[in-house]
Amino acid sequence: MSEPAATAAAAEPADFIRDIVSADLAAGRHSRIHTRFPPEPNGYLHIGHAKSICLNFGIARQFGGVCNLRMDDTNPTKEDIEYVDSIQADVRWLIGGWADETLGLKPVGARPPMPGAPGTDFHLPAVTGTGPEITGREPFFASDYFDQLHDYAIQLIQKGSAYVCDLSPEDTERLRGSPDRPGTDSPFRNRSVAENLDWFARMRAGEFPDGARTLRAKIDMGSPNIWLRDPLLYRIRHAEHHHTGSRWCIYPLYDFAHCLSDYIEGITHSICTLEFEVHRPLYDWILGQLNLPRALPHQFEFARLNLGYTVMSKRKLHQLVTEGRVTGWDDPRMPTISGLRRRGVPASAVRHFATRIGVTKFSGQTDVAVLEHSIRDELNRTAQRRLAVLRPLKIILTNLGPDDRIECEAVNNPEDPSAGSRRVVLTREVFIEQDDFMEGPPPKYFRLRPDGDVRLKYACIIHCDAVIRDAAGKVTELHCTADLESRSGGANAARKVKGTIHWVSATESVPAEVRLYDRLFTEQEPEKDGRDFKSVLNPRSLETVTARLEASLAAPALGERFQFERLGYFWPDPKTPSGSPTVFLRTLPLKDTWAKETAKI
RNA sequence: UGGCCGAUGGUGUAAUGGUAACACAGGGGCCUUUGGAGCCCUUAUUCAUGGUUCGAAUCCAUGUCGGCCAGCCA
Repeated sequence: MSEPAATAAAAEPADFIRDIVSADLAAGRHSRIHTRFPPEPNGYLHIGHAKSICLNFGIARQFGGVCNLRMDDTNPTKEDIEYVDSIQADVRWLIGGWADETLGLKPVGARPPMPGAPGTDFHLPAVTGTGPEITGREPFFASDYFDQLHDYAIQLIQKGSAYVCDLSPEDTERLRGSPDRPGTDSPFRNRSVAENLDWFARMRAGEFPDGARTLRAKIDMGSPNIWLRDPLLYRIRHAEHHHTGSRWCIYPLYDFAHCLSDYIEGITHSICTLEFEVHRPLYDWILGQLNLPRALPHQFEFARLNLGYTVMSKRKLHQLVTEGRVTGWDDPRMPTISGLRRRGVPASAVRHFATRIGVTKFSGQTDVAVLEHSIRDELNRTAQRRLAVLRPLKIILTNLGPDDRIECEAVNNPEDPSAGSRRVVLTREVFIEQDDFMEGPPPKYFRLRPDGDVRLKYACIIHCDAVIRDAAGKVTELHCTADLESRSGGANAARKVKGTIHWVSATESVPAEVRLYDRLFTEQEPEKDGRDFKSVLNPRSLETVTARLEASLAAPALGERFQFERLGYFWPDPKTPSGSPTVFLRTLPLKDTWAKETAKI
């Protein structure tokens, strides 16, 4: 009976935030749990956001609560509808099949009640569920609360806790002081309530240009916490907003909008990253100033994800895109959610990764091997095996006739017997990987060599009789003899050879473009010691080859993932234009013990 | 030279005053028609110094090192 709960608990180990949530529930501080994921729509989501998504939706899922998806869109000059759309797609993909039921949305166009009588409480509850009616829903938008936020600002002015300041941006900065030196009161700090109300109304009416005036909280210019030195609440921006159009020319700042957005949506636990820790006193101050009737949300901070061999900031990722270092936000080399998705990384692998790395307040750097292990772990269990040769070397099996077709049974997935098997055809001419033949090989090289033996997987053992070269001395083909009795079920089936390699028939295989992706950066810490991250971009992060694939791969279904045996995990590029030949992308190579062995020398 | 927050094997985390453990990475072995997967073994850890305590990774003090904060960004 308690089985599902126990399973969930096992899948999502406790962390300090879940401990707090449990304790809050146990102490009756909340009767239900409501989190939120609040990205600003100014870029694509990356794997660091994935950690936050898994945390927020994971908590909602584990405690039977809801997690609102909210656009934190209070800065019209940086945001765009393109990002609103991509964020929704990425979140839905990541939580799909796992936490869909906890996704808090709202009916399209729904907004909190219009400001009315004094004491009006603004509340916009979430709608959840996965039924067909979901088409009538959309994410929450902080910009939907501009009326309410404006109303709260007036309440603050009325109780003498906020004032309109005429200082220029430069003077505001100067009077703020520095971390080790207190600030100075603004000369406009002690205006009367009536005066402030009037100036604020005129700000809203559009009487002043950008930057001319601000609304500031009246807290303490001497505070050691800079965010308590009369922080700005509203600024003037005569700019079109992607969601509210031209209705406003004043926009709230993050600190003012965020805590109140949380309150309006009934959020209980507002989970964010460490850099907001110093803002928490302001978060609590604003909520505490207003006479809010419902339970207040509380902010908790955890360490953002840092991952080796990549950068993790929207600004830097943006730069890679706009400078053409990658093909777009969804380039398979990008650490974006859309990049991972296009590369073929399953959402479950990303989630698994997120739970493995844990949640703490320590900012360290996670080894990319942990991510790669999560991906391989998932794909090893689920991907169908296929034979493909990336860099073909032709072999003539001289004891086979030109019309001989030897059908061999190939297992689809040794990890999953129910995946069944298929037939691959051995013919007189086959391709093997160039790397799988070597003249004068080093010790412990198990593959084909002159006068050596190797097994063609699922087929038979072959012996290399002759090496054919072109005028330049380059090996162009091999002449081999096939021991057909070494096939499965044959008299020599039990014959042992050191190596088994993959292959395809030269006449019954198809050519295809395959893109081999590698890490985007050559350094584990691209920005170590202040280095420019673009100076350590990996010049070989993408290599394109024309491979030969076994015939069954001629028309693959989009979305199907494969392991090309001994090579790695691949899938058809979901962006292949319809009608054009399938391009395969490498999600991740297999672990390569031989490469590690040779690297030691 | 201000404030806030941190510090446990190489990396990330657990142990919530009572035997320091897990995963990844590394090393060795077994097995193998994937040098994959799997299985077994193994190396390696509490920042420092004091204090409290029968007992400290855990509590306290001081120090050291690291992260964050001076956008009309979020």
